Amino acid sequence: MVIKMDFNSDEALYIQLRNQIIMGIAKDILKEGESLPSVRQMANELGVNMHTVNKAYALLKQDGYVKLDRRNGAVISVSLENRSFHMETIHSDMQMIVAQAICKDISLTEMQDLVREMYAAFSSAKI
Amino acid sequence: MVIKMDFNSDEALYIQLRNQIIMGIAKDILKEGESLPSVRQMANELGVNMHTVNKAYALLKQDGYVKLDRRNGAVISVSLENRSFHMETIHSDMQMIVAQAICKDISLTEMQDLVREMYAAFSSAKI
DNA sequence: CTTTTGTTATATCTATGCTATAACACAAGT
DNA sequence: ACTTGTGTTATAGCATAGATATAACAAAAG
Repeated sequence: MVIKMDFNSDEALYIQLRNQIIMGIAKDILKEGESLPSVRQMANELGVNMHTVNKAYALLKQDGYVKLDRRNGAVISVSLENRSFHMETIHSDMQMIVAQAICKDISLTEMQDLVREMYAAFSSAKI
Repeated sequence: MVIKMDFNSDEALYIQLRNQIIMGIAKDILKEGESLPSVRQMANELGVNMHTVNKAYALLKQDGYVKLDRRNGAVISVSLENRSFHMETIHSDMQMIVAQAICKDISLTEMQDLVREMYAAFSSAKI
């Protein structure tokens, strides 16, 4: 999977990496059971320090996107536990987006269309 | 309008303040033309430094939620210009939420229902 | 003339992000 | 046995951002 860092972004590098991996899973480019490059290898590929990658991997593990073991490194393994916890996170994130949308006169229909298009976009990326 | 800071949050204080004001506008608790407390007064009420409030106000001005003038302080004034710019921001924010939702097996219908409920929640807050 | 407004400028402290180097325990391959 | 490659942890240094504290300015209102 192709991952590119934006060193001029205000977003932290480990957050960028985490987000791109999550999007890779959503697009099914990163499939269940697949291994990610080791922290050192990924760091080398991205031109980033090992600890930055390690921080991203640890975050992905914590949020239930990968499992880490010494044999195979970081393996894609999405956990469907703590669903209510993730719903809460999504809830509060979505709340700010909707608040901005309402202020800027973006209709409910527009937002639902946007969500539908995004689901379609992620699905169409699947082979 | 009641605003409370969470000093234990990992979210910056000026971001918290900005977000709560945007939600206040979305709920129509803060109405068009209404004045916000001055930076010094708001800072005093929240137990926060003046510059922290100033930063939030400047951000709200930049994003077209308030207008600032010397007579009346910060006045709620939502600009509907730069709509495409705001759509882009919402687009990229939404993309990460949807990616997480897909990974965690949350359906399109569930997400659209969530958006609908939020629109309803903000509207019901209006008097 | 005083007060209050937003605004700007410094300075200081703390926390975070990123890097660098090093070491550890464990598993796999040779 | 030995080496290599995992994740993991620890420590240190550097740069930036967040928050605070003082201070001052120009403009508007009373």
